[in-house]
Amino acid sequence: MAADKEASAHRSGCPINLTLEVLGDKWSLIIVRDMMFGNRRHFRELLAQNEEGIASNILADRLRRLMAEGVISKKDDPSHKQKAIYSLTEKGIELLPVFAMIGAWGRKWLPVTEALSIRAQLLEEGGPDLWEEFMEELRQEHLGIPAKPRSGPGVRERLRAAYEEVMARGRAPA
Amino acid sequence: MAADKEASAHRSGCPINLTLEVLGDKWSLIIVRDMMFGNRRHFRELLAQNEEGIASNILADRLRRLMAEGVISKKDDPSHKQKAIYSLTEKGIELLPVFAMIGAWGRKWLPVTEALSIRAQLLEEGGPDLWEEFMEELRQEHLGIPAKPRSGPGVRERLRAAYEEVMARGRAPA
DNA sequence: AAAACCGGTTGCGAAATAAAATCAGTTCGA
DNA sequence: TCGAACTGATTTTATTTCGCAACCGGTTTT
Repeated sequence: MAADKEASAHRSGCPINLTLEVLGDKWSLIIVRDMMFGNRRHFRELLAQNEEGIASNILADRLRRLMAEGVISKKDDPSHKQKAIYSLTEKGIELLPVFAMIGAWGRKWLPVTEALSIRAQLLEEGGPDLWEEFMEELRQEHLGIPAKPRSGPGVRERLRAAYEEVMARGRAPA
Repeated sequence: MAADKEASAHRSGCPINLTLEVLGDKWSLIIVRDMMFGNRRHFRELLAQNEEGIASNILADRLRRLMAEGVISKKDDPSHKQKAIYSLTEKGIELLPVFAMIGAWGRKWLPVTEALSIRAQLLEEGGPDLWEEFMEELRQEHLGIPAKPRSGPGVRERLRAAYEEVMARGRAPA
């Protein structure tokens, strides 16, 4: 229960190592990915809509750990008494560039499917400017930062639209 | 060649997920890090000089997996019959930007030690130009690409020198 | 009132992980 | 020549984690 209280039981003070101690498993980043790109904010959304089929006990465990590490936070949903809303913290939002790089590497070297990698491609092509725009959007959604007036659709919406388009092309190839 | 033959037992075709299936554990990236930044090329070097204290069976297992995934390769040491030399492949070398981003995140958000994070800082400050220079250096060392004539010390040497300097400062603070 | 939904918990067998001891071939010094 | 030390590992054993399925008390919807 108490989790890690103090316990600087770190293997080393290397940034790579410490990051692996926090995120170095097969599920933690999957959950953050779903929150960030899929806008899943509730336990059941993360559970049922997850592409990889995460188990509920693993999900509960990782949400607990990510909270303890300060990557996400949790609050009650005012509209629904036993519903919890999970949010990314600034620490979690700033994982976006890491996702962009991992996505780019995976897209280049692993057998990705086109539909699921179109977002990684756009993120890669958009570069740091697009990342910053998306992070600002995430800050509004997850941290409640007031929105500066923007014109068109948000980054997530653009990524989603691109995904839909690929799916449509896939169903009716030219 | 053999590599992924059959067995598309992948959880999904998402680039993030596929990357996690390859590298999503607490040790794989540690080993690649040591090969890349510490220039460890032999089993014993990776085992004995590892900062985090990896166990020999885990090291052997991860080296096997990373080879199967094509991230590293192995060849005999001509000077020593039962000595093996491990090398990064191009696929492994191109993990450098991922390390740079992970290192930057870890340095910002986790309790890193100064000495062990100075390299991450330089890599972050150097930006993509420095990354490309380092990757070119790695291609020479690991892939046998002929060196284009360079002037000063290499990137790894500069990173190492910065580390030594921090250590020296630590011992004799101003 | 009944059914569906909510965020989880529990139990269990299988698999992965990790520490320590061990191994066979190689090299090297005495 | 012999044996100790070194090489890249494997084996053994114990512990932890994973993944599945069933379940839970409370809440909301029908």
